[in-house]
Amino acid sequence: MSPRTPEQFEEMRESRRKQIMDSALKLFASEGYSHCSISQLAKHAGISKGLMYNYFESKEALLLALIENGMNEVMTLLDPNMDGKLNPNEVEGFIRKFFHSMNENLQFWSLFLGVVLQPGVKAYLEDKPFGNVMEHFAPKLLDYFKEMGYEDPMLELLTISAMIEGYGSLLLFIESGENFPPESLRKYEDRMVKMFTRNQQK
Amino acid sequence: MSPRTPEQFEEMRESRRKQIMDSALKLFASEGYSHCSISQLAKHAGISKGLMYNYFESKEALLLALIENGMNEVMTLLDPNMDGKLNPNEVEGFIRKFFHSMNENLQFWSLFLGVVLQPGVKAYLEDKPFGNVMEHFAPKLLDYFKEMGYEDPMLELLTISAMIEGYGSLLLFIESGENFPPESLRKYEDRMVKMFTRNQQK
Amino acid sequence: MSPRTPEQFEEMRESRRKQIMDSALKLFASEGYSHCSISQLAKHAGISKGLMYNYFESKEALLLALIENGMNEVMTLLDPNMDGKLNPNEVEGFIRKFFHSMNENLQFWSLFLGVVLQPGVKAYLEDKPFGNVMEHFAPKLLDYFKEMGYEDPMLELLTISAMIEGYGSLLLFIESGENFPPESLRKYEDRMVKMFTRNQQK
Amino acid sequence: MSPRTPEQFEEMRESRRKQIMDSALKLFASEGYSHCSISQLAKHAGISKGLMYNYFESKEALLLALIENGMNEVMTLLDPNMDGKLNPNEVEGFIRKFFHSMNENLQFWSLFLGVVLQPGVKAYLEDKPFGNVMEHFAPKLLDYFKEMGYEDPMLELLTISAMIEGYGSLLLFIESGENFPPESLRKYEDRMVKMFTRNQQK
DNA sequence: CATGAATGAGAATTCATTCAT
DNA sequence: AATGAATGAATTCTCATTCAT
Repeated sequence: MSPRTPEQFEEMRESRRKQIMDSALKLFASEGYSHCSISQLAKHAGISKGLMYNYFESKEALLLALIENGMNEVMTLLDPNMDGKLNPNEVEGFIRKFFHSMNENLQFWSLFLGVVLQPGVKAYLEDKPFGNVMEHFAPKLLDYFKEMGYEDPMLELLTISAMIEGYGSLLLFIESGENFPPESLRKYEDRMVKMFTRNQQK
Repeated sequence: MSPRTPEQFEEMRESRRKQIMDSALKLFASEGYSHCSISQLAKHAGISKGLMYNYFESKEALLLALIENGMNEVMTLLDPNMDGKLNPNEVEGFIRKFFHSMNENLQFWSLFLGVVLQPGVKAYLEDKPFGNVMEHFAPKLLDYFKEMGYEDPMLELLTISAMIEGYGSLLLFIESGENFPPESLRKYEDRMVKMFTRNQQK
Repeated sequence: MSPRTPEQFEEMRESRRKQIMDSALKLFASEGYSHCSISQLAKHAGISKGLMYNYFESKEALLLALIENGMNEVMTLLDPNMDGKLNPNEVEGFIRKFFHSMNENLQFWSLFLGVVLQPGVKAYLEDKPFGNVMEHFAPKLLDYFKEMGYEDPMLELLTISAMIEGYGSLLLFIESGENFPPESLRKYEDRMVKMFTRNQQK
Repeated sequence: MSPRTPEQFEEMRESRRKQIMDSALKLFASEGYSHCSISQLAKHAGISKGLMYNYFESKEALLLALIENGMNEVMTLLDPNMDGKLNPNEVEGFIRKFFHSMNENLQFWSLFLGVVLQPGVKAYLEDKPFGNVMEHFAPKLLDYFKEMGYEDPMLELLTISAMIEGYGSLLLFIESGENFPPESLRKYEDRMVKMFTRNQQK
């Protein structure tokens, strides 16, 4: 066996790190962050306790890495189309992608919601570029609503935020549409698109 | 000195219990449930650690008592008008009272949202009559939307649920209107009232 | 109602004290001394915790009172015939009464055995006149065995002690003859009587 | 420095486990099981409290491990000769080994006698193959007594059980022959050997 | 006499983190 | 890089005992 190159090492580290994070996300989501011990997390990931500390300097650091990673994915998903001024098509894309992401990444959103209300975490996130997704997009959406002739752009921003947030919360409560049929969920999305992409000018 | 009567003991217990719960709700809301130790809670309530266990058999039991109590208050607030068939006035009252309650009892809703997804809590609530407030009112609201000629009552139910839930979440994120001006919050409420009390029949 | 006389009070105290002790003996025997809390004991006796302390200054005092009381009963049972020199009839009575007592008061003997090996208790009992039942009767039995021509009186004392002790231990292990049929238990008693009442002189 | 192999870890665990058990047996015997706290046990063993829980999940588990271990040693000592039918030499060996074991392992027998009547322990032992040593050997001894022409084999079994048990109890009470001279103890053993190895047939 | 609320010292237990190998 | 033994501080929880009424 030839000795591994530094690049190979880096690659291994990266994939191991990802493996730990995937495993932890699942466990956090199913057991709750504070009920998971490092031992459990290590066992679940199939590695030793000590190695965990080789990758994350503390349990909290692992949590924050998960949040940060998840948020980055969300931002990456939503952002590309949001440069410059928004048009109705982009807003529709924004809404639909957001819904798609929530449906696909329930575990992440569950962790996020369950943790983000804790006093400490909230403060920490405020320093991050993605502190609050909506906050990041707020200025552009406000401009967009003004341009489109909405009477009270701020009210529209509040409404769009609340309706997305509320949808996410419901998703978590109801565990994938047990109470609401899938077609209602789809119609809800359509309703939002209609509400926020119709030109209001006479 | 005559000994205390059973009624006196009962009274003492009741008021002490209430005192502990009030104190705990505040501490949970400000520090986060899992960061509060029983010691802290006891100190905050001005009693000994041991006495905590005289009233609540564990920290989780205290949490569940708080949730149960809060939910009961909400139900008491909302329910009286919801017997029999609903009319638009009652639905308006329902919405406005819900908003009022969320504004007044931010601490409770913060605690509720922050922990209600934890496996233990969720399981516990499922046995309770108020597991999900909306779920309790769902049948009546569905009937109401049908009567009023809404095209898809289920979609309306989903929307009203999500918009209330989302409002609550936002309230907590933004810490009393830091990001959204109070009048937007009021308008959001009015918008909801309009959306769900307008007769749809031609 | 005429006020109670001091004698009546004394009587009440005495009977209440006895009631507590009876109740405690049962609970100790079924749960084990150290697993019983004062609360449990009080509830089991149908009185309040506080009142327990009116009668016994501590949990340990209650235990010692039980032991002391039990031992006194045993001594009262055995002693009357043991004054002066012993004869075979008295030794037979001694053996038979001892067996009878063990059969009748299993709970007490269970408590006694379970507790008497604890270092502290042992020391305490040594000061009492009944520290060890056998020890109390030892001198008389030694004399008796010498008189009767037994070759090694000390060996006989050891044997009679061990055979009684062993019988008691077995009784507790086997929970009333589950393993050994009652007639074997009776024959064991008879064997002991024969062993220790036969004149050994040629 | 190369990392430890699984075998090395296993070895470490085994020796540490043994060390804890040895230390605990001594402390239990000298202080009494229920007076020993985990802290004391840890200090006595020269390790941290936390490590105790790495090896035994509770104080009771430690106790049961000690009992189980001790019983296994006894069985190992006694069993090898007890296969197939018994003859007088084997029964003599059985008795002498039992006595030897009791004399050598007073600490274990003290612990055993002191706790074996506790509800939890008793229940636990019932599932174990050695629940009661005598019970395990009972069938063979019964056969043996029948073969040897003893009139009532069951009575002999009861007697041999009680005399061994009683000897053990006395040993503990008298703390190594304070009351009984050593030669009496030896003679007691000889007496038992004679009683249970003499052919009864005419 | 009688009650049970209240205390607080101490016991059991957990677990994030360190570290020798 | 990888392991899991080891630590110890923090936390939960118990319970004998006191005390106001």
